[in-house]
Amino acid sequence: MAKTAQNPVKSAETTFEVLDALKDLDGAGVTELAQHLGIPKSTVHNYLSTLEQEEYVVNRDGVYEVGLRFLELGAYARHREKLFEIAKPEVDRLAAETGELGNILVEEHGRGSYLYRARGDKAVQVKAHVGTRVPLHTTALGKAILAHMPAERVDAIVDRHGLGGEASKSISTRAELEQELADIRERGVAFDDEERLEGLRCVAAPVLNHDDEIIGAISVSGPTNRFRSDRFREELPQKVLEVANVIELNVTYS
Amino acid sequence: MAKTAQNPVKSAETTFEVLDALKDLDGAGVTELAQHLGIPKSTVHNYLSTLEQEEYVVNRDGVYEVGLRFLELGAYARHREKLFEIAKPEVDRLAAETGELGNILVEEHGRGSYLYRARGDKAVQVKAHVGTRVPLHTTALGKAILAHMPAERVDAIVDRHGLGGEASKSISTRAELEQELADIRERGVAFDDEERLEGLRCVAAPVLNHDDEIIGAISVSGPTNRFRSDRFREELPQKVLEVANVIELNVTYS
DNA sequence: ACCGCCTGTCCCAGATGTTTGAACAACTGT
DNA sequence: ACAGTTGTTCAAACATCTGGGACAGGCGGT
Repeated sequence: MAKTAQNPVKSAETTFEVLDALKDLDGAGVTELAQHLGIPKSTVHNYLSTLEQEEYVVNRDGVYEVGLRFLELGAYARHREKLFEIAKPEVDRLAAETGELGNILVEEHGRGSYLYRARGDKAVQVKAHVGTRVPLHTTALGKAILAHMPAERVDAIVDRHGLGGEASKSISTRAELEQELADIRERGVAFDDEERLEGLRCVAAPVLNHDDEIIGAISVSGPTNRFRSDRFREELPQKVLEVANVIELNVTYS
Repeated sequence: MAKTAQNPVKSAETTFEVLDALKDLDGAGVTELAQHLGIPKSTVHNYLSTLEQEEYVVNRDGVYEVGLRFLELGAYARHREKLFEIAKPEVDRLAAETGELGNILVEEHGRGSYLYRARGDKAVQVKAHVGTRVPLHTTALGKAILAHMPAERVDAIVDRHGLGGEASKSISTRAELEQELADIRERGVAFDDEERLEGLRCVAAPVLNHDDEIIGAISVSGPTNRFRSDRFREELPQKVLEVANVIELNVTYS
């Protein structure tokens, strides 16, 4: 999985370095990009003009920016995920009924990718938007996924990405992770108690296909002051599990 | 605008050819892709392994597929569009109140890119999803945009992309286009009467910034049987215009 | 208006990376 | 067990990318 290409096409790598820099800088000129990347500006110019020609980058009065053609590719990639199509309406319902923020996450390359986010009427404003990628062990969604993966895949992912925590409460040893995953399997749901973001709690449930393979997870998240006692420990878990079950049924018959 | 790069990085072009093919084939193996592209499979393999290493492509049991990292780039590109952030809640409202399909479109590289699509409770099922790119002159949204562009930009776009119609009713001569755009400027809204899709009508309004520059357009679309007489000619246009005005106000103060 | 200074763009020769067929290994289905 | 797939590797030949430098155009300052 974590294989490195034997015969990598360096220009392809550079292409994506340019795009990533364009994203990090939130749009930039040739010179600025060249300095940021540490490569000559004539080279950067070659890449940018090629990308513009292919319509993957747009030049708005002197500033190059990531183009909407990536939205085409990205929307396609999302559309291809069975889970998205099926879970979206159910997560919309989850968000509407709880008033909170509903989420869908899937694993790819050992990381979590947010497929969708539904805002209820009281939903917290979270900076991370759709497409954001996060370490699996730092969110309830990710832990719900890890809990239902074959042990060897969990090992491979931990080996590759480590257990570096974004916040203090995060899991940081293998033993802690094992214990947590066992708890999640028993309970059926995973919790996130301000592990990734201050003041934010989250309740997640895995979504399995008919062969009991994990295909993703859904969750509701909200502020600690509304996520406490019975609502956090009983009411919301039950709700999330119910929605996950509906999704699993729909996944099976499709 | 339609410039071709003087010093194109051919490998970058090839990279996107591979990705496009992956999308067209909806996932494929090395050999299949190589045949589709007419290049040796060892070359294709180099690109795919590089793309996989960079996590832009994923290999699911032998089949390479477009990865969710493009969702990250795509969501970022959309997020960067001022219009999306501001217009989304209003278009949601438009869709909810009419029960139909609400849309946001912006121009890029002389084509229209759907930024967002909101489904009301009776909304028609349309195959085109977010990110889809369409010729501007074939939709009400695109015509609303063209109608408020400087004439030279309209000329440049027509020169570049032509007036090839997807359906029989489409505009096919320059004079027809000019007339249509003048009508739209006078009326304030643009109509689409089954021009692009059979049985589908659409009412669109432009969104201008405080300098009267066009930044995009919004619309509602639905089946011909619900889009007729007064509703099509009076009620919906008024509604769409009202929403567009609200968006324009919000664009100004941001 | 003039002048620096800063951009983005262009060009070409040299160096580097990319391409390619062929060979191999790993599967699949018969 | 076998034939016919597939994906993967390798190294040599060559096409391509790189990168310094030169150029034009724009902007702000004096």
